[in-house]
Amino acid sequence: MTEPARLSWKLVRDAIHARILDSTYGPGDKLPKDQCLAEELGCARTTVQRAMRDLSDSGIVERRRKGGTHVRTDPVTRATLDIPITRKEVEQKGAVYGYQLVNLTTTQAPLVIAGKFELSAPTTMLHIEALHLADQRPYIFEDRWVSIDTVPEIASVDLKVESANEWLVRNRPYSRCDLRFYAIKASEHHAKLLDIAPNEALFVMERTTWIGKDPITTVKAVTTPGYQLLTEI
Amino acid sequence: MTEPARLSWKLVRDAIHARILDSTYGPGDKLPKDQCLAEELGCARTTVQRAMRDLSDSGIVERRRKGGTHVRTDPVTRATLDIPITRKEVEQKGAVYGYQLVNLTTTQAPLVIAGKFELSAPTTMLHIEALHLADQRPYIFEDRWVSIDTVPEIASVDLKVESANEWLVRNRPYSRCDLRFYAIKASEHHAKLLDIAPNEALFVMERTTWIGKDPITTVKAVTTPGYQLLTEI
DNA sequence: TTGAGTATTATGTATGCACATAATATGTCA
DNA sequence: TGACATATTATGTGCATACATAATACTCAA
Repeated sequence: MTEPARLSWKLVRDAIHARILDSTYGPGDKLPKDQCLAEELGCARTTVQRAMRDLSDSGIVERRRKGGTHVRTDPVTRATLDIPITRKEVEQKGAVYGYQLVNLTTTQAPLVIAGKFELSAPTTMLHIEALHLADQRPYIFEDRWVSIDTVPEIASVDLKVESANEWLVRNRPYSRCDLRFYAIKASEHHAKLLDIAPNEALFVMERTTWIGKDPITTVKAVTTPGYQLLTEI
Repeated sequence: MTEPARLSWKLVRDAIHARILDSTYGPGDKLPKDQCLAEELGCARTTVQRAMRDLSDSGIVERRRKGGTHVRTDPVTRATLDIPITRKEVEQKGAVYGYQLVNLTTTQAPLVIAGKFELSAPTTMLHIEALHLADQRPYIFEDRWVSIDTVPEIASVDLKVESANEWLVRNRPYSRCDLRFYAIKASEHHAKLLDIAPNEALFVMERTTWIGKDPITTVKAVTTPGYQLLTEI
């Protein structure tokens, strides 16, 4: 068995992770300092640092200057979610994507909506209700508010043709995004639009975005029964 | 205004991100190569590389060897979720945590459960039903299956006192974790246990873990009405 | 004993350099 | 023209070194 000339940081990461998995280092334990591990594993401290950053990002260890590296006592399940544009998601499933504008008004944003943006003063917003279809069947109902002040160009977009979802994501990058997931009982309105029985349990994804401090949009995406959100594997 | 002697990689990242936000580089555009940006911004290529890795991790740009760096055409909303131990979550809210074992049996895992682990042959598993309480009120109902083969020690744990959630997370690190979120209508069983009306819409989090190729556990955490899962800000 | 100030230390960052790797571009030959 | 081998190139990685930073540990006076 020959040592690889260079030990990649992934190998180092896995070596350390393995020791945690086999309880060489248990929850709460302090790990040797980078320098020691580097010497032990025969690599530079930089490489251990790289490996440790990855373990730290994954929530497996905690690092503190001067304090050292510890295995997390209360492990959290940390996962990365990717939420694509709805059209992409539908096409990914091999279905034909469709889009349909349901309602479009310009009004003062109600307090609930202003609250989502952490705004004190209510502002004028575009309120959009639209349906995303998969193979002609309702797939997701989106209830969206767009800030006219932050995104004046939205007024000149033909939302009967192009979904706000798509236009915004392509034209309005955001610097902050809050997500919120929960379940609701389908209202009469939802039931009618999504062509389902009322009182059905629906999975909802809410997303609010800002550019700097300015609100861009907040969407409530109401999915159809059976919808599941999965983590990337 | 004096230039900082050293430009941290975060400043470099933000500088590049700013150019994407203000459309200097639009969706699909190719960014200058690391070396150029390094010279332009007055730092080492390593620093640009560090900044770029972060932008790449955030799903803002895509990098390919030889191909260069491009702004993503189809931005995805990428978020990191932290799901803590239920007890921690309850305590975080300032409530008193409680735990109650509802049912405990050892049986052959049904096909649905074996399927979650991608197992072909069904195995013997511990089936646990338990309630997590917040201030004496039902908070989350957990329906769990634990592999006896992978975790034989679970047999000697007093699950009337300690929740499997807690014991496993502290004693059985995993190497793979799948998550799944959706909504269900509360069954009679759920309604009775959670002390709610039947047909209420409930948010469900499913989690399946493995160590290497071996199944550890799969949990269906049924939350009470009003529960919301948020991303870290 | 306590608290403020100081020294120590493990991790974090920046840099220059060399080489690895994968993807693209190019060139050659049939 | 097309297929295959080869050169080129931008990103990826490893390393040694120096310095920065935040936390802890320590010191010493009140």
